[in-house]
Amino acid sequence: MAKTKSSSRSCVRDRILTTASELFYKEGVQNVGIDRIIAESGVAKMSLYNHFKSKDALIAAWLQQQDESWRTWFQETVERLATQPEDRVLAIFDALKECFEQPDFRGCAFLNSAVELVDPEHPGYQVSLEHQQATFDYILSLVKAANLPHAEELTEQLVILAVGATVVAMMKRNSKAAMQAKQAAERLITQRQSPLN
Amino acid sequence: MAKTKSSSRSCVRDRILTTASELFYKEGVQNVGIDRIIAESGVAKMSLYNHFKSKDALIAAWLQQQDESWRTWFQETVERLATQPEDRVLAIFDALKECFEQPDFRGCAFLNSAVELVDPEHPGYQVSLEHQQATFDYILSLVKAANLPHAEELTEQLVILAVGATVVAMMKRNSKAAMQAKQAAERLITQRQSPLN
DNA sequence: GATTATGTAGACAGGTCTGTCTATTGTCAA
DNA sequence: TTGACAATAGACAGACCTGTCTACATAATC
Repeated sequence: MAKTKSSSRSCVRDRILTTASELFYKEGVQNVGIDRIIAESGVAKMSLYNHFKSKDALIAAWLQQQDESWRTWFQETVERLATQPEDRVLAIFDALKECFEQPDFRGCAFLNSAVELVDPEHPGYQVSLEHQQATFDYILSLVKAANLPHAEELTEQLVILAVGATVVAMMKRNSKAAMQAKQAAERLITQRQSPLN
Repeated sequence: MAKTKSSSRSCVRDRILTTASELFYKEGVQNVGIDRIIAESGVAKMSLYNHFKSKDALIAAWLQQQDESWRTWFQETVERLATQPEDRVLAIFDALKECFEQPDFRGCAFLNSAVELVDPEHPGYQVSLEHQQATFDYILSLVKAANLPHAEELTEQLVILAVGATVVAMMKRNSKAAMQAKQAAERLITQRQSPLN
């Protein structure tokens, strides 16, 4: 059956991606060489270059995969932490807190990679931009579901809070920023609902 | 006179730092080699290694210098943009906007370098942490001068907004985030002053 | 059994990087 | 003049990097 063939193919590919994912996130895309990925995934160099055109393509593929898995995790976590639409907007910061508390947390893979890659034309940078847009869209959908006024404007501010909290948490290596940002978001939201505005 | 000697010494050192500053900020510390700095500053390699123990030491020295010059610029700009203590807190976002609008803006040198260096023990990472602390202290002093309640708490939130705006502005290569963060900060401040809290 | 596809092992080219070394020049001061 | 010092120019070592190449092994398919 064709399944054996395709599963052995994807097995090697997955081993490469899994190893690359750990190393790239932990040490940064520029600080991890192809040889390290080869060695730690137990794969031949030609296998890697058969599955990925170049290291840049591998980086882009990793970020693409990361984008999918992170979005799934984030949405599931938000929906697990809060059931009511009006609570889910704030729950994004509780989800972030869970993320920040992971022992191997080292910031946002997309922001870090964009900083390292420098060039906005790099395919990996492009994936990072798409990820940021997708995150914006998801938060906007939460804001709209909660019937909050000035949805776009509020969402921009929530994204700034989320990004800022992520970077501060990474720099200081603690998760306090999540709740500080949540409190700020809470004030923004309750104020918007008050009759004064 | 000793002045000639010391000025010729510092001339070479300054040429190295000036060139390193441009290249490190524009292209990232990992993407700029010693040879590039040598060539573009018109200095011998041994002169560089006479003034700086290693590339890592040069990176740390650059960030140290950058810390001083940025703090001076930031404080002067805030104080130029607003004279009243109660206005200066929000003026930090107007200052950020000016910064974001520089044609060669590429984010925060300290955050970018910390991401690239990865290791929190790296002397350059340490300078970045000190810079973040110094920025916190300055904003806290503005908040206290404006007599705003819960000064520390508010300052943490303002820092998160400032960091988030900086990163978003860098990623999208536009300065809109500055005013979006300012608006959020404004709401946080006016809400705190209202009798409801 | 022959063919095709996939993976392995590792040598290799060609380039980059940091940091060291030597030989030489220029300049100031005693 | 002589000696001390700073800077220059550039070769060099040793390590690392990406990407290509060849030779071989394995396993499924026709």
